[in-house]
Amino acid sequence: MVASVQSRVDDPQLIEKRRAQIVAAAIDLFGRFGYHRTTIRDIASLADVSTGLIYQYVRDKEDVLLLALDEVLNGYLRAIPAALRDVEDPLPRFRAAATAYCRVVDANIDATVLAYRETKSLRPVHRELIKAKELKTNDLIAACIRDCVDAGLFREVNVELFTYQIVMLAHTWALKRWRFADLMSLERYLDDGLDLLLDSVLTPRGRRRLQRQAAGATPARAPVTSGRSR
Amino acid sequence: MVASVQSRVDDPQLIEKRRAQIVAAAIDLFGRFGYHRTTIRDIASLADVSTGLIYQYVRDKEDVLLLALDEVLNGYLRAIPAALRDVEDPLPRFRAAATAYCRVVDANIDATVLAYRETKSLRPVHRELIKAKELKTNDLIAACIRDCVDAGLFREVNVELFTYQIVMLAHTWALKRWRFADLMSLERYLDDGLDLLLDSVLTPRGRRRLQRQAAGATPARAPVTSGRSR
Amino acid sequence: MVASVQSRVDDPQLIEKRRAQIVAAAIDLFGRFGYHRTTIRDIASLADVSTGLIYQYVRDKEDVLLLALDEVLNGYLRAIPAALRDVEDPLPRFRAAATAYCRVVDANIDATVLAYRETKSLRPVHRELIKAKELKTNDLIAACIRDCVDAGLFREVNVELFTYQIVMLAHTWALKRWRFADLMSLERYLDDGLDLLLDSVLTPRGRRRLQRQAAGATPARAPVTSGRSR
Amino acid sequence: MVASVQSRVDDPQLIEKRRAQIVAAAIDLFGRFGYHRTTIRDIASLADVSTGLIYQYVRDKEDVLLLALDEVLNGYLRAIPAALRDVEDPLPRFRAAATAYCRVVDANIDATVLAYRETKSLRPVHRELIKAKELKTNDLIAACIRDCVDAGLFREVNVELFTYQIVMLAHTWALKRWRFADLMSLERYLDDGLDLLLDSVLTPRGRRRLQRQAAGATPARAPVTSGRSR
DNA sequence: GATGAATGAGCGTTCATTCAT
DNA sequence: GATGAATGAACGCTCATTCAT
Repeated sequence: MVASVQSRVDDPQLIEKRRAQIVAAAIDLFGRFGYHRTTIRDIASLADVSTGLIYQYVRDKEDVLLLALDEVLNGYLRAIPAALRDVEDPLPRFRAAATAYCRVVDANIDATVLAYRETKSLRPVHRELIKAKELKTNDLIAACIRDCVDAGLFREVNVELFTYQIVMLAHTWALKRWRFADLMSLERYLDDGLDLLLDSVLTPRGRRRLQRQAAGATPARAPVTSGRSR
Repeated sequence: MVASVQSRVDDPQLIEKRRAQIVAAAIDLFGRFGYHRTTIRDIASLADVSTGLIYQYVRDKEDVLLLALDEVLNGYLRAIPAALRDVEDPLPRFRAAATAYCRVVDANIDATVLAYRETKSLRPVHRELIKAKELKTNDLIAACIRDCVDAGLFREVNVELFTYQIVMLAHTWALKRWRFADLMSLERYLDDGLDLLLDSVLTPRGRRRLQRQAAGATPARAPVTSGRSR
Repeated sequence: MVASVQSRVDDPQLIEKRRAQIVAAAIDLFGRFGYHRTTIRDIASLADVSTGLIYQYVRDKEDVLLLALDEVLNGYLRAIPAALRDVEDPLPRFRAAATAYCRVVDANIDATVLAYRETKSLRPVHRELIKAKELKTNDLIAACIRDCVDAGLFREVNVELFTYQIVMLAHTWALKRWRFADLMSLERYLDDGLDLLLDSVLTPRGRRRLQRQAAGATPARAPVTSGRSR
Repeated sequence: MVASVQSRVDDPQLIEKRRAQIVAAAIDLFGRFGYHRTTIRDIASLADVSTGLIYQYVRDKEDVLLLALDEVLNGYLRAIPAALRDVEDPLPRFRAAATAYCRVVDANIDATVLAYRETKSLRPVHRELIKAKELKTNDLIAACIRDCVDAGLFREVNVELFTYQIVMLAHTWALKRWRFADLMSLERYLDDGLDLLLDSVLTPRGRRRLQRQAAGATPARAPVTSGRSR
């Protein structure tokens, strides 16, 4: 819940419920038509409430956008820890994090693009909130990367930059989906993309570990670097 | 010039001149405030023409957006060949293309972000025109990649995917500038980013060639893979 | 209590109590912000009740305005008889009435101005009720004037017109307070104003009586007409 | 013209013309229904223009109110000098000023009441402009009073207070018209009211002068103080 | 060709009022 | 009797677009 959005209604449960209704409709419409083309009436209508009701839970339309973007990022924030829950080893954890990110982006492509399109439509204060939440998500991935580095599986990379490589791998799938949809499946995109990126950061030890795990876990899959002979 | 945008004025030179005026103002304002927040009056005022004049060279506001986005992409399309003019060798050509792309993006950050934000505000027909032009730009880079592959300097990569890695390297600089501006310079970003990506595609031969060229061109710089021993 | 305002609640004592709560808040807010700028929520909030409750004691917002204006006029209607209680002589009674009116107006300036601003916001039927109550207040003063005339202290003035001179003396203090506040005190305003008006209606007998009373009551004060020699 | 109201149109003549249209409609409607009940659409419709046009000559609805109130006061400001043009003697000048004021108020009763009702609806800055203009009008009357004092026709009165007696004489006719309309004609109201007020300020010399002039100008009229013997 | 005043549909927002609890 | 969440009509205002000059 975004503390900075005020409500005229007191009951927290009701706020939760109503905002969820409103935000779900907003994400859908903003995602399809954009923030400016979507009217409050559209949102109210899709959420099956009156226009006036929205203004009991939100101060203005921009607040709805903030809640919507916040919810989108919360989705990411929830998906990654869930995917890491039972994974212990650094390398699989990293892969799980990256994969989970890509999958949740894929499951919410419009919402992801929405974040790119409309973050600038937020007031500066709200924009900062969203940026902070994005960094929080990035940190989940960065932590996995750091674990791999600490375990000697990754070389001493620029963690921030490499994190963004992963992030952008996921986002690009959404941003350029109009292109990739014709070229390959998400699975293929994910595998190829991750392999490419991993290849430049794995230490020899990391490389060996990866091959062993890949062989054990999914014997059908050729090892990442199998195509390369050195 | 975009053929699909109709004008009420006949003289092609005048059209060229007036549209240039309008589009320059539009790119500036759209970039700073977004498409929807910018009014036709704003554009007219900045371009030093009357609102009515704009509608003599364009059918509606969306046409202005199309022309603006088209001009932004044209800028990319002009920058890359210019950077390749005197470079013959495949590897330097690739690097020159990637570098030029990043630089032109850096020089037009608002415009680049604009393309991400507002392409969806175009009518489908116009959206396709812009996508096509983006692909045309990508092709310039893809050609360089293919040359490197053909020359045995790159392994047989997924050209399309690798092209997008380069494209997104450039775009990410614009899209996440709010983050990177604090972390590193464009030079550093470019070098680190390109090295990372190159590292995963260079063949041993490409790697040697690169080291030799780097040694010759900028002896002060350590070779890309210096930290790794294989 | 205003008979024409209907309530959904039966208990008269409760009606009395709740309406007093509501009206006190309404007079305050209407006086400060005007009728239209004040919302039912504002009133409910200041009166520490729910918005719904108001509609149990009143049919609509305009009813609240009627009750508020009625209460303001009631204040006048109570103040004047109270000030006359122990005064027997016609001339002091007149002065007491006029003084009391000015003082109650001064003590409720916002409310007085409110009556001027918003009586027209009432439905015609309600407007008439308020006008009738204003006349009832005027009658208290007119009666004092008539007593003075009957006692030969005032000449045969146009009672209605002279009454309004007194009324407007009081109201002008409220209506033009922004000007008078800088120029003089209420005491000064009252004395100067009353003297001016008395001067034109006192008979020679009234004038002598006044001088005698003024000398007896407040010897420090120069007689009203001291400055004039005839 | 009110300098503080901005317009999107440049041509001063057009501004003059359009604002006159708008303001005439606004004064009519504000006077009849009040500021808040009157919508911009109402004004546009009565002025025979589109709603959008109004916003080319005014920034918001409150600006229209300012222009309307300003125009009302301008009417007063024009009427008084016009009435004084050919009158030289101080006493007739004073009477002409007071009479002209009452007549212009009578001719614009709704507008006068409007000023009382809605001045508080202005933003503080604009409120001050209106108050300043009211004082300017008062000064026209105050000057006449001062001339009479200087000529020894009036005693040394509190000019400010006496001015407001005149002003309120005029305004009361508008504010309490619902009462006076039944009781007397404007002529009667004016004569009685002015006589009452004059009676308390005339010096013996002024009184003689007045009687002489009244006898010469309107022999049919009994002198002001004929009913009183001193 | 160029101007910019005029149009009016459409949107965000408010708030008096209702009614289920 | 009391609550306060919900409603939706209505208003102020914007701005893309037109068209007389």
